[in-house]
Amino acid sequence: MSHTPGVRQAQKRKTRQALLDAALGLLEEQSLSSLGLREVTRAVGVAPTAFYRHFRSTADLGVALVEEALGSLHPMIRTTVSPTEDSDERIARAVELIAGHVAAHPAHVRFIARERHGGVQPVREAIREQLARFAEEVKAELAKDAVSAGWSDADLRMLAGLYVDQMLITASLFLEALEAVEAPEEERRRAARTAARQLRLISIGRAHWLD
Amino acid sequence: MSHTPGVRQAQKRKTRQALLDAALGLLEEQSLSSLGLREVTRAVGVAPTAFYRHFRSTADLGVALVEEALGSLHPMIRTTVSPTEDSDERIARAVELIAGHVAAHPAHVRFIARERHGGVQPVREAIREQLARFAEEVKAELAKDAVSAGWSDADLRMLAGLYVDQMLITASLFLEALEAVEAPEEERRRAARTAARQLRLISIGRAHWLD
DNA sequence: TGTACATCAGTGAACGCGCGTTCACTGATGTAC
DNA sequence: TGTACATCAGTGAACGCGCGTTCACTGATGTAC
Repeated sequence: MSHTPGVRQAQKRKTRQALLDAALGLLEEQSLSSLGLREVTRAVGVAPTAFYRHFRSTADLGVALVEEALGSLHPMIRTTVSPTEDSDERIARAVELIAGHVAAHPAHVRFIARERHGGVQPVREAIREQLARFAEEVKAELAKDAVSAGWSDADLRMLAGLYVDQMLITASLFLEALEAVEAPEEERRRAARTAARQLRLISIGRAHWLD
Repeated sequence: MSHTPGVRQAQKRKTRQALLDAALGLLEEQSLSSLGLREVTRAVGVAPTAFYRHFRSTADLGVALVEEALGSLHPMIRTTVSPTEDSDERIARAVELIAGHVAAHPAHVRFIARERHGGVQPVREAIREQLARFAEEVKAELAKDAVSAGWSDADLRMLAGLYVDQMLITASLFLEALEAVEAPEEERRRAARTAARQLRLISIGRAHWLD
């Protein structure tokens, strides 16, 4: 075993990931600005000082969590917005995609919703940057659509921003449904119907924008 | 002076308000879950134990701040949405009303944006309740409008929610513009234009909802 | 393959500090007569 | 109006506790020859 290179590196990655996972778990019930370094290491089972081998501070860890939560989402964005099928069909699929993501990664979604306007500046900035990238990508997809013919750059940007904000609102809605004490499944369906309606209204506004 | 009744009560109110004001100031750069009771009393210049004469905890103070920030906003909501003039004119007026509110009360707006999904459950709940009241009020105003003829209750509710969310998004946008290091006035105008466009798109979607 | 040295992830003791909460108190304000 | 007593907003000392950070360390892993 001592001949395999990278054993040390692999172990380090593992500890780092354990710190990220533990922090994400603790952040379900508090915000980053009150998260203690000792809390995190205690949850992992390492000495408090081990934290410094991986992150400068909890704010630094938060920035890493932003990357983990949003970095892998870009491919999904593209496929959601890309203009293919019937509008109502596409909306239903987009809403279900969001619902599925929230169900699969509730802690990540909560973290982003919470820290987007939270008390830690570098984390807010990291989220802002990722969402700006999303908006750029959505805009690029929208531009390909025939419906967008004749749209100004500013109008496309506005619509892309509206879609990104709506995506976050919908995700928050599903998260609240997940947390509902009674009848969470009914809450989930209600959230899906509301989200679909809102996207449909935006879609209609889009179709008549240049009237 | 000793004959005037309510001197003690007036002084108590004054101290309570000083605690609220100091907390709001401190919350510009941190979130409620990391706000310390001693920080607040230090900023006011009273003993830490005086805090308990007014609030059970910082969470309790947070709930009071929600009331302060949103409680007085209900009349404004009504007038903003009420169907009177030309649509573009009304949109421009609504956007400027929001911009004015953010400029007048930036700390309150930041507090609501931050704690809406923050780490303190009773405060989240208080904000949720106030926003639900807003949505109800907006829905009642929308129902009066001729454009809403034939709309289902669920559709009206959806649209009201969309407007309330959009109001918060716009307020956040203006807040970011205020914080911009360079050219905040240009940022403010950019935010106003984006917000107006988004409201216009929603307005168009609304007009063609039953097509 | 074996040896000697370098690296570095994780340790554990120690520190000074500010925290929330308790308690008995003080003295101005309020009330009853 | 004056007096005797009650109320209660704010005080100040004290407490135990967990925090972030420092430091010199250990011992497994990695590297050079």
